Amino acid sequence: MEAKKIRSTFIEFFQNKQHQFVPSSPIVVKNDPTLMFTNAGMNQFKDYFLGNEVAKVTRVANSQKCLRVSGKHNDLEEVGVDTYHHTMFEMLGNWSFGDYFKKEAIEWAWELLTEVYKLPKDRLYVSVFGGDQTDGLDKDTEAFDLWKNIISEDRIIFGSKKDNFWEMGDTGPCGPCSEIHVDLRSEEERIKESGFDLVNNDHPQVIEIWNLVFMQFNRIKDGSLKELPAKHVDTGMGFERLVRAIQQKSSNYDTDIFMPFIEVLEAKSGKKYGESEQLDIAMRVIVDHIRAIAFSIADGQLPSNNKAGYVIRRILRRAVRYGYTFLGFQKPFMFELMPLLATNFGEIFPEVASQQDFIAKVIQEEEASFLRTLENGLKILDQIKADMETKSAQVIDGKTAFELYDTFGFPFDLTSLIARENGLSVDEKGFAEEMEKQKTRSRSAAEQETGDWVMVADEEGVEFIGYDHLESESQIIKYRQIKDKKGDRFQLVLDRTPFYAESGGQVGDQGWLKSDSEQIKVLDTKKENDLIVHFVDKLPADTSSVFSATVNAEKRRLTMNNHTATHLLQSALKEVLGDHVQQKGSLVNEELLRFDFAHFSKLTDEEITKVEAIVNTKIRENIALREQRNVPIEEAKKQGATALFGEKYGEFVRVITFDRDFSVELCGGTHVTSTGQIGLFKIISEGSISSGVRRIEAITAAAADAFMNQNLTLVKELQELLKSPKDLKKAVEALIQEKNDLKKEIEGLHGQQTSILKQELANQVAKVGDTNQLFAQVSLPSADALKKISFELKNEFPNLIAVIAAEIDGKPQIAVTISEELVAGKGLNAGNAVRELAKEIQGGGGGQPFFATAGGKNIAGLASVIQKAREMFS
RNA sequence: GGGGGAUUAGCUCAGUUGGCUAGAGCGCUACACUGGCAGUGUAGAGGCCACCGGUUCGAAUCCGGUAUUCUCCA
Repeated sequence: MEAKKIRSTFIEFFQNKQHQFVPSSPIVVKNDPTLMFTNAGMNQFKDYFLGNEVAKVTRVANSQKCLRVSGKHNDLEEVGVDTYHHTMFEMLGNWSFGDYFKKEAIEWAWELLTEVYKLPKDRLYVSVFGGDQTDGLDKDTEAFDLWKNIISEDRIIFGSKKDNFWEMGDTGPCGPCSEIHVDLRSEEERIKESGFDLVNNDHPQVIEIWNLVFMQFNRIKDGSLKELPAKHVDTGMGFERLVRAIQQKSSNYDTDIFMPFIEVLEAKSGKKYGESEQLDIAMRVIVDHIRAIAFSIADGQLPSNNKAGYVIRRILRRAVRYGYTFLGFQKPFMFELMPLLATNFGEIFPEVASQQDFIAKVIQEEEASFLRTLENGLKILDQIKADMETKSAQVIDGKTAFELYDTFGFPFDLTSLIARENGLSVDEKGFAEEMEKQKTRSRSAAEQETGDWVMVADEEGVEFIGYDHLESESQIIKYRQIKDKKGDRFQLVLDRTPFYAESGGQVGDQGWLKSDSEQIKVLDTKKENDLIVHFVDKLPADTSSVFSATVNAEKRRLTMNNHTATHLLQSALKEVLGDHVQQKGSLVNEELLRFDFAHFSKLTDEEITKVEAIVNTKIRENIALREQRNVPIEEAKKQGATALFGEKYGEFVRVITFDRDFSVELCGGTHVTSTGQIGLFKIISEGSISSGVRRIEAITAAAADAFMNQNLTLVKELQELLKSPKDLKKAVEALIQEKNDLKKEIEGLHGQQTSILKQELANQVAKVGDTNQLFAQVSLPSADALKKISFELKNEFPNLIAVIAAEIDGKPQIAVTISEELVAGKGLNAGNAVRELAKEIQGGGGGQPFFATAGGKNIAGLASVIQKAREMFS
């Protein structure tokens, strides 16, 4: 069975059991400070389990894009080394939110695996929770009895809390789980040793494929467990492993999910998969990583130098490094896998197909940039090797290797590889120590202490009323304290709030909480999953009182102007540039709007003017806002609403329309009631932030007015300065031209002056024995001229000894020139001479043996410098 | 958020304890050789050595700050 078929079979199977198919949520997580990437199928349903929200549909099935780069079983450096770990993988899952429980979950899982997928029953084992004393939990006999009905008892394993009790965190919903393991070893191996003993033992061929979690408890802060009122089922089956089991391969990479990619690499490198361990690892790394990178970029996370973007960059670089070292790819190559990826995954994940060109471009650019980094590192390493040779050292010290890595991004394993090739070694321990130091430093700088939530009121729901109101009567539900370097702050959650939490690029609201006795400033508002969190710097004295929550209306109004203008801008860009303009990020605050979008070339002045004109026309049309809340997402899409890749949308969405033929967007932000309020729109900058992504910054309303006025005033002032010429630009050009001409002329005159002076000095050169000598006191415009004259004289007279004492800009300066042949022949040294002479002008100096200068403070001493110089060289 | 590096001619880069008159290659301009092109030769233009401040007799070079950028860590 093909992978695609295996996936669709899973979904259809559960659809036939009244499950609704839910598309994968984005692989990149927003609005959750504890998570950068989706790391499990349950992420998008977290709120249901936490009880923050009630599920509208109680039976759901999905295939979730997940990414793991760290964790107990997922170290990035390990991926590709073995044959069954991945960075990006798909998690198939079926879910019950307070609907069916253990019986159905177990029976259906068995049915699907054995009846539909036809996995041989004698290769399957199951585990159930074996109880835990400290938690006072008995064996999960319920699950055991259910399994006993379908599988013989000797294939059921009682597992420990570690393996068979699932918890989301220190607190929250949790429960026992039951895993299904498959033994993929050969017949003869299976005879030698029972698969039963290898379950949960890190055997590469005896692996867990499906985990059925029965969420039935809530762990509260004191560590005890409470029965949940509604019980849930959360299952996760690693798609890649399932495919491997069904296709009977010994490695995930041998399945048709990865093989087509490996074949491309074979063709491109001229090397065969299976030839050597190193080669195989390299190919596995690349075909694994390309998926992680492409899916993340598709969901809007570009490679960058921090946070999630940095994780993507690291993954990409690891792949490039393997390709570079083991497959001989010295030029970008990963991006060429994109068409295949789009074909193979476009059906289930349309975002990679529709953005194929864009993703390829980003990857290519990122590859090229890393190859430059590598090349640069190689150069530095060459330098290091040369240095070591002169010192006949054998070991590259850890500090040097770390510097290469830390500062220049040169991978450590490449350093040690090259060292080995040159008969050298690297101090691995020293490197690790330096690394540890850096980590400690970073951690201590980022340290933040988050206190426990303190419950104030026993409220469930949190109501956002900010679309309609800027003020409300509110009560605090809970609060907690945050401590970091910047000091103490508090986070408050209100039962209802007019404060908009930062989202969709729009900044969070600021404002005040007022009670009868005090007034507290709200500094910022952010989302944590679906919770609206208010940031304040002090806690109210009485947290249980009723507050009037008031949004800073002025700031909100200006922000709304900019947000609506952003929508108009997006539509205008599509009109002018084409439909490939995809939003890649945005920032909307009270000062400006910033809009990043996919486009491959710089916008011309004409294009910018055109975009501005369209937006301003729409503003003047004074189009009324059409706001629809709770529109079914399918209905919204039918209206042609623009949705964002990488944005998580629920079943019901909010649609913002300004002229249904112009701008229809899915958006949770706040907007003006009619476009005329924006007044004026002005683009203030356009540039590139990374390959294939342009950024426009613009301002609106009073800020745009001020900007225009400022520029007009500037022009007016310039005009006045230049006595109102007909053509201002020409006048300035003429001015610059004139200035350059004059500058040249002055330079020429200075040159003449110095050459006249030089001539005079040349006449004063006297022959003393076999040397030519000159001792003179002059006045010069610059130190440069003094230098110039000295060198010219030196070229003119052989065996020259010249001491020129000059007054330059009111300061004394001495130049001593001695021809090279005298330096060599008679051991004269201008540097020594000038230091001695400088004493006369209370200064110091130095230089080379044939030319040296000195400056000082005592201008009256110049005469005695000459006196002393004559004595010195007589 | 924290650390480290880089910024020199249109481009790619040298410039080793502060002192060669700041260089190279490519590119550009002019001329010469050649039937033309490619090519070769000769000559030349092109530098606020990122910016601001400090130390020094003297700073591309040392120190502090700013900007931009690369890189590592969180």
